[in-house]
Amino acid sequence: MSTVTKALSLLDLFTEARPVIGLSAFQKLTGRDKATVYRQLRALEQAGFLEQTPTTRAYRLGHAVARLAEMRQRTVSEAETLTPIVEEISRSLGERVHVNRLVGDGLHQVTQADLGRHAIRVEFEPNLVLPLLTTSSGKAILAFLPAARRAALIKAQQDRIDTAPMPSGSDVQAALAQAAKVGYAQSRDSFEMGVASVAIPLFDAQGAACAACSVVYPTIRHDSRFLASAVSVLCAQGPGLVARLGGQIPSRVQKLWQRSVPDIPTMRQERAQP
Amino acid sequence: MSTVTKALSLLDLFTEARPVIGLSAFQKLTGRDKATVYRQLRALEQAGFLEQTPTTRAYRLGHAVARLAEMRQRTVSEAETLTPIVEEISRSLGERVHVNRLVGDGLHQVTQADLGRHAIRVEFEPNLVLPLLTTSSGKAILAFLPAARRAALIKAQQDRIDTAPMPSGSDVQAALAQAAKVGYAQSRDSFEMGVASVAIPLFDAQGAACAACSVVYPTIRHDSRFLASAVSVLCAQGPGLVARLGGQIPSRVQKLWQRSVPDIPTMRQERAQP
DNA sequence: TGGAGTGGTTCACTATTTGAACCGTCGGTT
DNA sequence: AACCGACGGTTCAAATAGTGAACCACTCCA
Repeated sequence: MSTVTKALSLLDLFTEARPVIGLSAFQKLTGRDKATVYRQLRALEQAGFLEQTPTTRAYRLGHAVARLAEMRQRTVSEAETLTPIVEEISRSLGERVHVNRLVGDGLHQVTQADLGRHAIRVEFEPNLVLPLLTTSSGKAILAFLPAARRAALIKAQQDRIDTAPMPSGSDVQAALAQAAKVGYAQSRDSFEMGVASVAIPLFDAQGAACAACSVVYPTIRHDSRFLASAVSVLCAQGPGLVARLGGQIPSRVQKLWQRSVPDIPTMRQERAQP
Repeated sequence: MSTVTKALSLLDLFTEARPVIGLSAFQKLTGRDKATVYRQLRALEQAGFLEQTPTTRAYRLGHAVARLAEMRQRTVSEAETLTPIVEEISRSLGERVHVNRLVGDGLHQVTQADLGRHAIRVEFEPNLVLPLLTTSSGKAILAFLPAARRAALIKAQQDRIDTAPMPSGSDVQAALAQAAKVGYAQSRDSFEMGVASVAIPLFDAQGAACAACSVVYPTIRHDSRFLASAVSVLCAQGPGLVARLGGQIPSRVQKLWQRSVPDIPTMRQERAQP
């Protein structure tokens, strides 16, 4: 572990619950020597990654992170940031994975990947604006939206004219209640016959559901074991996706996702060997 | 210079014009050895501060900066981030300094400092919403706003009922044209008799004027030398203020500010000696 | 075919980092 | 006042981690 890595890992100690950290707290959290930590803190402070509160002398995140984040946001698209994780999910499940964003009252595709090896796969027109009530992505988002917004969107959906038949109001309510309870939503033969999907909601900086990540697959390959593994992979990768969107996960959802992760083998992306 | 500092300084090489940097470009820019730079890049990449573009193998800012910036934004208020610089300006000029934000059609105080030693000083009610046309802050912002927005705000101002008399339309136009030309705005005896001020505009992430930083002082202390030094200090600190707001400076303004800085003695805040 | 440009790797040498022990200060307790 | 513990910060010999010249493998282009 390089000293640079060690120094940078200090920044990861900041959490919502612990936004300012003093020298001795850093020492306890890391288990490293006080002098070591101190010099690293000074280096981070000098670079603007940390700043000391004038009163308590404790440290908090500095202005450099804001500056760099601003720069990144202007140069790296949302799709680019999410694609690696989407591909990772697709690779480990062998099925198509989408990220869709709620825009107006429809779902727009942000990115997608299909790294599976199956001969039969779901094909998707990427520019299609998807409906909310017949897709797992739509239901995942709706389930975690404030009641007023959800009601307005459902109403808007039911006024739409679509090829697929709209589910009844009571079915929708039941499906959303279930999704809110378990932390993910499903669909099967509803958007299109033969197509099933599972989705988790993704959240913005205010903790509001703004997008979803879904696994889409032919119904023929559906069984409860696959569903379980898809859910566990999605829940494991959810925090990474939300982090890359610059969002925060509501604590309620965080608990649901943690519960849904039994023991995923750590599928870290390895550097290609020479 | 610690290795941590050296590694972090790599991040400062990213600019608007150079959002992705390859290994050899890093080497040229820093003058350091390639192997050294490479290992530092890897450390930064591992920590999520950088990511490699899959195609070109060049590096760009990673997702960690977005995550940390998000956290900082939730934990550190705007006033806290700006106050150190505002105090620095106040210290070096010996007069009152304000940062005000444009909210609706009025100016709200974000932070302020008066570290001068003068017996006669300007006193301000901090919660007062200031008008736009009689203050240097207001004029600085208006001068750098899109024409349509500016016109709407000026109209709204002239309908207001204030204690101070409103300047005539042609006077306003002339003052704003002048401010747009030189990069700062002035006022004297207009908001209140005996009070003068100079202000520069501050910009948001989209490069739009959203706030201003002003030096406010009694007219008795006004002379062209003080004005010149106030302008040069403001222009020197402007980039820091904008950076801390997470904003970007329009290149036009950047040029004006650079021109207005002859040679400010570097007033870095020193660490207290034991 | 060769040269100049990439990104990436190796290994002896050396400079930076490390940590035990130290100091001064603060706030509360006896 | 004197004591105590906890805090931030500092020192210096010992050891570990960082450094850079030289190297490899690859791609592009003439």
